[in-house]
Amino acid sequence: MTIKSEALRTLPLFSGLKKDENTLLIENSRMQNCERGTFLFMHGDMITNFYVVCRGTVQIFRETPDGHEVTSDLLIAGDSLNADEIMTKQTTHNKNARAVDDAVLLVIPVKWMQENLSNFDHMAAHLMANLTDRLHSAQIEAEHQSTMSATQIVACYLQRLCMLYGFDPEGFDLPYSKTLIASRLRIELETFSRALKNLRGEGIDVDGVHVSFTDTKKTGQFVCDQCSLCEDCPAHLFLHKKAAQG
Amino acid sequence: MTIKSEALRTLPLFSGLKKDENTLLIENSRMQNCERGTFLFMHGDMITNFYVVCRGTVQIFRETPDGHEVTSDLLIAGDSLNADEIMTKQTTHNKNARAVDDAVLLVIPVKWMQENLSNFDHMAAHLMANLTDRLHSAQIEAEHQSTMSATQIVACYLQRLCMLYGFDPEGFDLPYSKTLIASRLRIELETFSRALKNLRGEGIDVDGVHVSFTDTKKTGQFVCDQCSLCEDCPAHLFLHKKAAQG
DNA sequence: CGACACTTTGAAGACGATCAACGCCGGTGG
DNA sequence: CCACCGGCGTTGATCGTCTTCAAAGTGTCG
Repeated sequence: MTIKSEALRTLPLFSGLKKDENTLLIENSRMQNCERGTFLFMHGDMITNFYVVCRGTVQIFRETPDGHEVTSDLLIAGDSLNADEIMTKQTTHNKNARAVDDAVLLVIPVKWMQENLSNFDHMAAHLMANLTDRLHSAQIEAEHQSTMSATQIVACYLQRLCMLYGFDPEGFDLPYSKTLIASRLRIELETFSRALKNLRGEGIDVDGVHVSFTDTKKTGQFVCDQCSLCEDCPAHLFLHKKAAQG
Repeated sequence: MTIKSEALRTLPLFSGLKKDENTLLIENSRMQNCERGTFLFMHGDMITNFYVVCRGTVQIFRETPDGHEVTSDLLIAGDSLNADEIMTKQTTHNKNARAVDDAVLLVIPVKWMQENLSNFDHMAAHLMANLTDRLHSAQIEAEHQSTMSATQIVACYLQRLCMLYGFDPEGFDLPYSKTLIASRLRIELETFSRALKNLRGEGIDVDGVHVSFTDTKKTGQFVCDQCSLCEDCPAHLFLHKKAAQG
């Protein structure tokens, strides 16, 4: 029970709840361990729960008719799996969710969320902010996809990864397989592999799973060339700040 | 004033408001005519208002460093311009909004929206549903972009256009220029032009601005080939239903 | 050591972008 | 009335990039 209340306390989504609201939430939620490879839900399953990742990583993906997996997101601690399914008219999941590694999740019945949304002013606001952020990211990513080269996209992603996970820019290891990352970036594994090679000339060194940023200024120029959203993309902002510092 | 209350009455976003809420909304909003080509806001402007299209069409776009316009959306009556900016931490618009044709808009101060969101249970719910839908569409589009050919994307778009605007599938005219549509679909005008040619063999006939669907079954097969989200994409659903009817 | 998953590399091919030329149309001005 | 122009769309040729297919390399774990 302490791990659960700890989770509820630290999750931004549930910050600012009153004491009795918090108690109610504890009563109506549960923690779930989910070992590597198991599905949380599959495409077509009924939408019954709202999930928040507390530990580990969850892959959200679809499967094309020919069996190819298309990853739409990789979620880590603090991310919600299906905030977009709380207010939808649909009754079934339209994607698959699977634990990439051993994961721990907070599970709340969707029905309960829906019924109590209006009581919990703060939570509704948080949810809306969450949806807004996701929409924003999706739009930026769509624009990236159509205006940047695969190599630029990879560079941008590595930067974001470093920020989001709080890794050391001097050197860190990729948190999951290259196959998974390539799928997430909607490029082929081969293209991803070649992109990493190209990046060596642009200030990013990748050897095996080890990444290190060697020339932030150069990388910044490379990534933001032809890009209209430097101010909006967190990775670009980061690069600019670094570059300004010298 | 009657045109405004009419707008407020018919907009799904504001349906279900109590009478006094409605009065309050009328007092705090205004209608704005916006003639073809004028900007509603530009990238970098302060976010002051929330806009809903009542008549006409509005283009949302960015400009790349080299001056190329990238259209992120084309909005018509009933669509909100910037629902995603109500809950954001940002204070400035990150895109441009311009009237494609003479348009009429409902304008509400963002501040007022924010302050009254919690009072208007229904409206918050509508806004969330709106954001959810947009996110959903964005995800589908991203997946389309990476799994379908330009020709398939165009076919899918024409179908959606026909549904959204309530056009006659037997024959209708494109509501805006091919240049604009190509920009919206993130493909080059030349590619769009060639795609239309290819579609003749797939059951869609386009001559000048005139579009007619000649073989829905064939088109359905063509569009949905390799696609994992037939159940989720309204255009695909439409095609399947038509095809099933014979 | 061998099996297997994951990754790299090479070569070929497909697709869309780009560049350039032209046709079409409506508007403007002589 | 005609000549000119600019915006828009089509068509052709070429080029670059990403995908695809195939093969070989690397690492891990039994």
